[in-house]
Amino acid sequence: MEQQIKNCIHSLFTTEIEVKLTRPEPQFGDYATNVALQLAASLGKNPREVAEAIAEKLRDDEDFIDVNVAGPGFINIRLSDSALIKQVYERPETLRKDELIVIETNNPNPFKPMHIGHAYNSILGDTIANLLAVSGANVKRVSYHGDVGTHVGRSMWSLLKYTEGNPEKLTNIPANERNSFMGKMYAEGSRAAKEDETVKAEVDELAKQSFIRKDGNFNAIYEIIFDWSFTQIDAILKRIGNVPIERRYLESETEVPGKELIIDNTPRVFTLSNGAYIFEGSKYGSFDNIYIGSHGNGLYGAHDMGLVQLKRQDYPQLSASYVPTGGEQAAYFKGVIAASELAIPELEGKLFNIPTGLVKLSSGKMSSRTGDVVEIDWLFDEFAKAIEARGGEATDEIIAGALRYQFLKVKIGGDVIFDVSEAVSLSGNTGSYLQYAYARARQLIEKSTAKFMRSNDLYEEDKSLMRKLSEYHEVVNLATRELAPHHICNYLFDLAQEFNRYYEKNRVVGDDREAHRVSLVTLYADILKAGLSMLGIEAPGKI
RNA sequence: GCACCCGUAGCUCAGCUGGAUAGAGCGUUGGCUUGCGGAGCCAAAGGUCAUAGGUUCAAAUCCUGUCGGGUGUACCA
Repeated sequence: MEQQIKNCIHSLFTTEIEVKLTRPEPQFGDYATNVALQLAASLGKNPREVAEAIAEKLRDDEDFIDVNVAGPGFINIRLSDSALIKQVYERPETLRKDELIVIETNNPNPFKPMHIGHAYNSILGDTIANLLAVSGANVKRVSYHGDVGTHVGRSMWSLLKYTEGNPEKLTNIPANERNSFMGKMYAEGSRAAKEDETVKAEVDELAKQSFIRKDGNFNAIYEIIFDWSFTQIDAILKRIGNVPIERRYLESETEVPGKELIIDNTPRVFTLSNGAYIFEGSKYGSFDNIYIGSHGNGLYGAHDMGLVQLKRQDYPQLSASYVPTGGEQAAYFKGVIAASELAIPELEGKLFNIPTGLVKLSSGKMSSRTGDVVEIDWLFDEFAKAIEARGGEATDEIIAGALRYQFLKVKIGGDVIFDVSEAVSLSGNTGSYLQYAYARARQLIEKSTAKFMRSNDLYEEDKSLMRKLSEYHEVVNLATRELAPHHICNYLFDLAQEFNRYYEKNRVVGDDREAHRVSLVTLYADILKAGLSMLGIEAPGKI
């Protein structure tokens, strides 16, 4: 369509201009463009005259049933029925076809409890992976976890005290209490190390132990907790509806390749100072940072570079790599990416960090437990209670749907203010509203014996819904280009509202136009389901 | 100090590669069930888009200053 208008303008004024179509208020038309306003100045003419001339010529096009000029010089276009139907069947573009893309879809650390922030990042990564796949890419989901370092030292300090030389003691802790238990162990170690210098020294020593793992007692505990952590992580990821990963990277694997890469690129990329390897990130919008400490151990920068190296080895064809992380690491990642690109030139322009905001709870009362982290199991229970309070069945797909939607409907980057009572209310712009809207539609289809048929006719009462349906591919294009799932959410909500209006006014089963209307409802239901599935949200036919 | 991000309705947020009366949900107020799931629909009230300038035919959107908030700033990740 843009091209049609572009040609039209060219034949009138022999100028080239980028034509952008927007979706105006429905009262104005299906599409609108302001090209006339842009052209007027350079042509030295009145914008309305220019618009009128273009409109006049566009009226010859049989796809447009109505073309008019409004306001200062907008051209509003209404599509013919057949053109509108064609738009509804339009598929989203696949600009990333044949690209191999690696994306981290979760990265909670073992030896620490999994909390609401991890759930957010995991849901976001998983959904972005879906968007990449929709745009045609061959997506490889991976994960990365810190299995060594300070946090391990802190937890191990408490665990050694707790087990008193007998790792078997851990087996007494029931599975459903392990996450909180780990939280307690970690918190205790952190606090003790902060308050007491000697404890801090012990914790540091245990952190070192995590790299070498020579001690039998240490190892026995380490292995049990490691196993617990990943059992827990896998179970939660499954509950929130994430697609399983293909490869799990551990921080301990990255030390060797990371250090090697850095040393090989000194002094070309890194500078050596007092035994430490430094990257001058301040030249690249980051900050100067030490990658290998003077003690010779790789620091987090070295590990992230090692990870880049491992990914490249595992996926030699990779054309892009995405790592969603908390926004507080944005500047740091700028440095890692700059250093990686300098060290491995073939990766230039292929590494991306997606900085996300923090998850905060708006209400004071949130959980009965200690500390300030919100554990995911607790949140699941809260959702379940709310759903049951409304007489619904609290299955994981309903809970996960509500949770995912709550996170995905806001733009990436800002903090997510998570209001539990709002998320749990299940009305308004929520995942539950959409699942309910889908189930209603599905029930209509089930109730009717009419078969789906592609109709060439449209009736007046169909128009609003059809118009909304025709926007689907455009919204998906926007979302996949920007990797912004919230566009999908906003659209689906509008769509469901449009359907509910239709449903309210028009009888489907038993009407003279039953077959026609059932087909329209089917079109809608399919698109809603496809949209939800991009968000990783199930759409049951009945709830 | 320096760098980056943010400030839109009572609350939570869209809109920001400039364009038509600034949109939604929640909350508030008032309506709608004999027709397919009322977890729904309709309507009303509610905004000097932090603030002061600038650019433009046109600014929530671009530029600058100010105020307010957040994050980062070399051996923890």
